[in-house]
Amino acid sequence: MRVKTLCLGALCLGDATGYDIKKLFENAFNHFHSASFGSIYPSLKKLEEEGHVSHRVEAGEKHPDRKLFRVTDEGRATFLAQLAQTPASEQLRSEFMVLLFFAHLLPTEILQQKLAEMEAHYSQELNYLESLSGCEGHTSGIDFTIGMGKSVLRTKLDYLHHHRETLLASHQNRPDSQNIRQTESSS
Amino acid sequence: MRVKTLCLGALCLGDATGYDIKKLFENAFNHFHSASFGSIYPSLKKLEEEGHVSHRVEAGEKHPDRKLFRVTDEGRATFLAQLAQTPASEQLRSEFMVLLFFAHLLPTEILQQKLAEMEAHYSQELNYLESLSGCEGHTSGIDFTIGMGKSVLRTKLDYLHHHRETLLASHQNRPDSQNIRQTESSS
DNA sequence: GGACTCATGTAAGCTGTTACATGATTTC
DNA sequence: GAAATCATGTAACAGCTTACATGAGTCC
Repeated sequence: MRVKTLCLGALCLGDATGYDIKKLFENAFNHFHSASFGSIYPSLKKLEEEGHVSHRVEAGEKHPDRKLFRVTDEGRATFLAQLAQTPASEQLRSEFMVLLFFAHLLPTEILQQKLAEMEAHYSQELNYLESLSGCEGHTSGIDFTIGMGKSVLRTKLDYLHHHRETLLASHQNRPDSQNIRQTESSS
Repeated sequence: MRVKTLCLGALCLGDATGYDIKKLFENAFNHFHSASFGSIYPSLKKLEEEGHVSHRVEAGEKHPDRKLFRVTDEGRATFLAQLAQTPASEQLRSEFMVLLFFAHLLPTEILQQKLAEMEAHYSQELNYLESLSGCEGHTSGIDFTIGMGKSVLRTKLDYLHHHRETLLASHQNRPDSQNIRQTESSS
C-alpha cells in the first residue's frame, strides 16, 4: 500500500498536519511500514488536487504555521474501497537473514557482533510495543497488531537465545574457514 | 541490501545464469527478499562492467543458450567486505497489519476474509520452509534462517487461532459500525 | 494444441529516499 | 549557547517493477 493511501487512512483517524502523519509513521505504523517527509508532503498535495482531502491554515503564535488536513466524504469512501480491495499480505526485508545466509563467509567475531546487534534491535522494538499496550483508546484491531508484534518478537528473541551458541559453535568448525581462495583454483 | 549485491552473493555460492538467480530469489531468498528479472539482468551487466563477475556462453542443444556467470576474486572480496559492513536489520511491510489497524472501518465479513487469506498465506509459507528442512547441504547459517522462519510462522498462526474469535466478536460490537457518515457532521 | 519451463534482455515509469533550504520556539 | 522539536517543502536521483519482445523445448 502506497504512502498516499496510508496518508488518507491516517486522516480518517482525525485531522492532522504532514508532520503529525510523519510521527504516526514513526510510532504507530513503525513495525509494519515507513515513510519520509519527501513522500508524505507530495502525497498530501496530490490528495488535495484529487479532492480527497482539504486543509485550513492554523496560524501559530507558539509554533510555526501549520496546514491542518481533513479528509473529505469522497476521500473517506475512496480509502474504504481501497482498504477492502487490498489483499492481506506481508513482505519481510531482512538484512539479518541475508547475513546469516552467507554467514559461512564471515569471520566468527563479525557474526557474533551481528547477532548481538539484532538482539538489541528486537529488544528495543519489544519494549516499545510493550509500552503501547498500557495506553488506552486502541481499537481491537490495533490491539491485535500490537499483540501479534509482541508475540513474534518474543519468539525471535527466544530463537536467538536458544540457537545462538549452536550456530557459533558450528560456525567455528565450518569447512574452509579461511581457505576460500584456495578452493577457487579448482576450475 | 540491493539486488546487485545479492546477485554477487548468489554467485559466491556457485556459477549461475540470471535465470538461476531468479529461482534462488523465489526459493531460498523468498522469505526475506525478492527481485525480478528487470533488476537481475541489469545487475549482472553492471557487475561484469565493474570486473566483479565474468561469464562464458554455454551453447544449448536441448535448452537455449545460457550465460553462465562466475564471480572473480575481486568480486568475492568486494562481497565479503560489503557483507561485513551491512548492519543487521529487518523491515516488515505488512498490508495485513494495515488492514487490522483500520479494521474498524471494514465490514465484519471482509475482515473475516482477510484473516482467512492471511492464515492460508502463513500455512503455505510454513509448509514450504518445512519442506526445506528435510534437504541436505545447508550451512548452519541457512538452517538458522529456516528454523527462525518456521518458529515465527508458527507463532503467527497460533496468534491468529487464539485471537481471531475475540477480534471478530469485538469488531461486531464496535461503536459506529455503520454510522461513520453521521459522525462527520459534527465539525 | 496448449501450457509451462527455460532463457535473455530493454524501456518506461512509479515510488520513494536523501539531501537541501528555511526558520521559529523550547528545553537543557 | 546548543540541541532538539515543530513545521513545510523541493529537486535530484536511486532502485525496482511491469510490461513488452522473442523464441525453443517439454509435458499433458
